[in-house]
Amino acid sequence: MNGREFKDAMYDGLAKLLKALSNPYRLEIIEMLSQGEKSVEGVVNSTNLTVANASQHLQVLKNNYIVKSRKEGHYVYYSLINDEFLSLYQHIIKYAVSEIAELEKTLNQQRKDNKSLNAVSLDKLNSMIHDESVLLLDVRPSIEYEFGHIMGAISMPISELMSKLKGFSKDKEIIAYCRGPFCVLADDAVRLLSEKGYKVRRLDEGYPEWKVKQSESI
Amino acid sequence: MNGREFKDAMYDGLAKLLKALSNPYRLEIIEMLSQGEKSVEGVVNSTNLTVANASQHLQVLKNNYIVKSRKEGHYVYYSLINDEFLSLYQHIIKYAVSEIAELEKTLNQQRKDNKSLNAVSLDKLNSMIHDESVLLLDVRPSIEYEFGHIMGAISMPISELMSKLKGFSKDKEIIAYCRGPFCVLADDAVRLLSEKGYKVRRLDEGYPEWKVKQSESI
DNA sequence: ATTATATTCAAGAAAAGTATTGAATTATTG
DNA sequence: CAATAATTCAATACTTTTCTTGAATATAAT
Repeated sequence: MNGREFKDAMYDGLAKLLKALSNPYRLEIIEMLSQGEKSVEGVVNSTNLTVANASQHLQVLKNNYIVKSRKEGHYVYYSLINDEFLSLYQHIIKYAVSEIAELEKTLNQQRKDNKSLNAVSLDKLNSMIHDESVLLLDVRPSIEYEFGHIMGAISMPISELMSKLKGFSKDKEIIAYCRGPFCVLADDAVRLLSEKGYKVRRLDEGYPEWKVKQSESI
Repeated sequence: MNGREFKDAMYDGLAKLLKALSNPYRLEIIEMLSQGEKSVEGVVNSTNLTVANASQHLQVLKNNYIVKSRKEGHYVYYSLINDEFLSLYQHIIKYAVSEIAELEKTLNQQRKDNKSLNAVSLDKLNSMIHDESVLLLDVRPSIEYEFGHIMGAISMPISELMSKLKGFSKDKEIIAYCRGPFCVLADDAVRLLSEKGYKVRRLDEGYPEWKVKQSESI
């Protein structure tokens, strides 16, 4: 293999990886799987995809070493291949949100619409978490909370939010988080709670970002 | 805009960025531009692309905020948009080379073929650079050296290598570098020099990686 | 002004990616 | 062992990306 062939092989391989990432549905699947493993059915339930189509997308991700799978009974459970990939994915998101003007604008509009513009960063959360008067709510489905959650967080799926929160004082500062910067569950929580008069903000990031940060600080 | 629309808008935008990156020629162009600005002609000269085709690829990169351009006389000079992108690009390369088995294998084979398997890492270089007996060679074209180079490096374009090196002692340890992990100029240098009996290794990375590392350590 | 040069534009053909449909496969359950 | 359920496979139509070709544009030099 000469120099030109070597370069071509490397760039072709690299482009293949990026092609696997360059589809909106596959990106959404990646975000889903960053919350923990999911069956094909599980992926279908939280997207607009048909079963066959979701399966195809998952195979593209698998063939490009982005996800792995294990079989149990009828089900095939997919999960992200490793934390190195998760870290890369988050780098991409972070770059896109801060450098692509259009995305930055869309994100800001969403936050404004939900009165969640005053989002708290992970770094800031760390310095607040020791404060007893801060209540950290994980508003994802409880299955995702069980796979892993930010230390000290209480599981409070958005569906149970209004009924479960009756007991809490309005003096407490509430911080809600979910899957990441694109996840709207925390926005919904902020909107619902602020309408009821609670002091509430969302976390800018989500559980996966916290997890990567934890593992990097060890 | 409801939650579903917001998510779709964000993932569509993200996929658009990744689509712009998911072409081998555009990746090669990005590597070229990470050495400093280049005209369309300059890009064409170091790839297999036609002028019109290179221009099209450059426009895709520009429309996706990956490169920027300035006009001077007949020429339009393109360069990477900022160091945040360069850092992201390098993260992608690093991930691909260490986690995609096929790419890792191809890279190793290339290094083996050129007797450059014992590559030196940037970290290691830093601790060696104070050693007077180490000679650091920048084997890129001199125009790229002039745009920027690793501190302490000597410009030694591969074309002038054999004639210029006559004066150097074979006791000195030589380290050659070029554009990055996929760049074959350093491999060529290692092969040529080791055949002549010099003690020579290549740097695993290249100038852009050094540059990003410098700016991060400030 | 005319000519030359670098780049971009526009249109069409070829190649690759995507969604849909229904059948096939694999493992579990009765 | 037949029936059921989750997933995958295969074929097709549709869309998008890519390369090629030749013309158009813009700037500099004569």
